[in-house]
Amino acid sequence: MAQYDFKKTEKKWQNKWEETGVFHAQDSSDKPKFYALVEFPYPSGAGMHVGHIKAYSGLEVVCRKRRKEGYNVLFPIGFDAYGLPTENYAIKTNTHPRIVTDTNIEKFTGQLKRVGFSFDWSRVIDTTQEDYYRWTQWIFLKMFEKGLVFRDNALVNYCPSCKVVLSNEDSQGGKCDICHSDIIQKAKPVWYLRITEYADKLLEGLDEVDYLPNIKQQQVNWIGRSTGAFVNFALKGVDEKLRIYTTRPDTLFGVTFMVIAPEHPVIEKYKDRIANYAELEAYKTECGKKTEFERTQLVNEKTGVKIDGITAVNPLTGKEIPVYISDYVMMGYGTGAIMAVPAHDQRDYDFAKKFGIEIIEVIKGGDISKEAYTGDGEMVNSGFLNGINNKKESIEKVIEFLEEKGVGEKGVQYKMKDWAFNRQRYWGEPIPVVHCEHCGVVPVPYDELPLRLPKVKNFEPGTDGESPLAKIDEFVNCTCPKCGAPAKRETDTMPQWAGSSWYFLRYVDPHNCKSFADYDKLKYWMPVDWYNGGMEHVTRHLIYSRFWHKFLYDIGEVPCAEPYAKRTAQGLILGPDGDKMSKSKGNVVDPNDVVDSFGADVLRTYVLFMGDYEKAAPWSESSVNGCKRFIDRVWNLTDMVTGGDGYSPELESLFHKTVKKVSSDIETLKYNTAIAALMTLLNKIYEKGGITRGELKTYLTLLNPFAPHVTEEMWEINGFDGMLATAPWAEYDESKCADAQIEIAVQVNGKLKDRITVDAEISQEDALAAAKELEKVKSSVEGMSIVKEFYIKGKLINIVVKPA
RNA sequence: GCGGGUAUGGUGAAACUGGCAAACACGCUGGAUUUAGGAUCCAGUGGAGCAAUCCUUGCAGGUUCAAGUCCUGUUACCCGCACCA
Repeated sequence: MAQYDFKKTEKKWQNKWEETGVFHAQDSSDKPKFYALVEFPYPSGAGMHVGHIKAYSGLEVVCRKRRKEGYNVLFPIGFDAYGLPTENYAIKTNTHPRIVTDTNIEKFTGQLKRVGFSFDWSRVIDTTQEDYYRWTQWIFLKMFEKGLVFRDNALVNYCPSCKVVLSNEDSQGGKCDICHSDIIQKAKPVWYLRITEYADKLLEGLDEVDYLPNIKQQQVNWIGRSTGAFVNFALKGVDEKLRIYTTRPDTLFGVTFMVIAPEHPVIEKYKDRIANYAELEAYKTECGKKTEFERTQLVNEKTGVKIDGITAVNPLTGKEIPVYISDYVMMGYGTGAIMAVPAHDQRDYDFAKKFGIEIIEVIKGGDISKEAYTGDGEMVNSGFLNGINNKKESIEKVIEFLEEKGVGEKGVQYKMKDWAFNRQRYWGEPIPVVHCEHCGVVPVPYDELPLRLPKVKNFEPGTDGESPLAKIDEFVNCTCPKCGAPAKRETDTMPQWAGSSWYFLRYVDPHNCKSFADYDKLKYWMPVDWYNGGMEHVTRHLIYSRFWHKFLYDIGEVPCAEPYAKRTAQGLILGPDGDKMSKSKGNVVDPNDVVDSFGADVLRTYVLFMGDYEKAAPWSESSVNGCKRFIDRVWNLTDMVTGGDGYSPELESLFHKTVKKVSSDIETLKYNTAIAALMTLLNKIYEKGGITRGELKTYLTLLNPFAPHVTEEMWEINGFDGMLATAPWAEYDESKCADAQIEIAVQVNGKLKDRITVDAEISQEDALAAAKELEKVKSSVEGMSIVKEFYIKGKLINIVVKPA
């Protein structure tokens, strides 16, 4: 047979699949549904890299199998196209972001189609199109209506290089997620989405979904729920309470000072009473200069200043205690103030040592002359708690006491903060609200959506982080929808994460112009049965989109509480040098190059064969070549067809076993061993030197999800019915998976001596007797007495002996 | 510091509820064919040893007839969060 011409063949079948629409999902069907979702790509200028291909290939294989199993499969794709990288590139090259985006989407589409993914291309979405972002704005307005949107003038994470306000999620580690500059804190008007309102629901919802355990754990940590108490400490001489949050109310008797954040408003309020106000101001300025990195990483020494003029009173003991400011207390968590218990908290301990503050032990068990003791033990020096040995009990008693006296109560805190939702940039969804002098903030009426992003020539941000939209008078000036007076539009846009927070709903009904999706269609398709994507999205996109979906559920717009029934994650593909692929390192592998020189089937097979799907693995050109060899050897099977429709006796059980293994491996992300099993089977076929038509049919079916082009071509050449893409999946018979003759190991004292081939159903007695006939066993047992004998069916025999 | 994970040949990796460690592939060595090979095919390939045999799953113990797998301790690396009160 001629050399396999993958270029011609792959193009041929890609055209055929498109013409026949075999991969289009049906909106009404008697078949069971299967909705598989992959994270839609951000169409960057660099094009796709092979990591995208790996991310999509996993569920691609599952979907191709599901269709064969008789499911109505929805496997959509789209583009998450709003965002800063495009805008920055547009500014750099002086090209409009619309054009950049269209060009990139075209490039990505071409790349995806060349790989032969079985996406439903009739449902493609682009988050920057009016008929899409109209609904993004619609959901925002619904949230506004329900009080989940609020505006605050707050200290925000600000990237001086991108000139943009960032969420906590986008500024992890004190670095801008986009350009990696150091983040500074800046006061700005910020739009927030009240995601914290959904903290408990997001937490509880995890119980009903099937996510990988580490994904769940990361979300739990991110939400960071803790329970404790709020306690009000009276300030001496003024009518003011300093409110704190603590998870350890049981240590309240050990409080010897308090610390508040440098930005705490109480300082400003009692400015006149504070003798060293200037010193506090200087300290605060000093802290503001520190980068997040210095604040969190260089923690070797505590700093702070005692407030001269404010003294607090411990509500339990009535004792007067000093108040300090220090940057180890954050304004953004809890109340921005803490009660300090140096004996039982290491940070407080360090601070107390430095400032010579009293340390009172209230829990026995440690040595507080050396370090803080954070363990459990008997309460001492603690009034009514003395003698209690149980942490839970003492916490309950204190809270009961606080509530009785009205100086505190039980409380819950979350590490998760509300979602800073505006960006001072051009390439995003305009936030649909109007600022009116008389009415305040007024939402744009629903029937005026979409609020279009104006087409402008100059889309660079202002020097002080002003949105480019602020310069466009036709956009800014409008009338108030409520009172009709002249008003101004909000000029900030939504963050990149907005469009992706609900895209999985739009796929269900992508062309609907009356609602974001028809409810009945949502009822049929939702939830997503299986969602695969990267670990890097676990605390951002995955939380955000669950939040939006839960909100839509609460207002009756979607039929289920959780959007994704199952979530898995693929591992990165590293560069050939073992480093993370990046443009700057020049180690990026372009899928187009691989398709050009090896073909799409080889690329698809390799990305799944290269290792554990969930683990990172480096790209290896020579291993790609191994997959090329494999596909070519498969192609040559056509020359080896010798028999009829059944399995040959020599290969029958191996075929049944392979069908079983490939079928189950595909379901558990073990694509590498599924392919290995197909390679083993191929080797056996070559050893035998022939293949029956029935065997070929099964082989092509099993390989089809991985290498759809070559198998489809061979299916046609060998005259099998219809298109392989729609042919049924292979079945196996459990009873035929077992071989009649099996080889078992024979051990003496756990050491391998020999192997024997026996009848699979041989009795223990016969197996042992046969084993004892072996020369190597005889010599090892000679002169010894047999203590015990083990026979593990089909596996091994172990004879335990000791000197006679 | 907290949370999660990983450790097996020269390399990527297999190994179901404890049961023959290294499947499958890459690479390497030798051979065949070839003007040539980054092509193809065949054979070999964990380590030591002429051999019988012995050793081998980060390290140290333990349980067991039997441990990569279970238990205790320990080291290194990776990921996420982080003065979170």
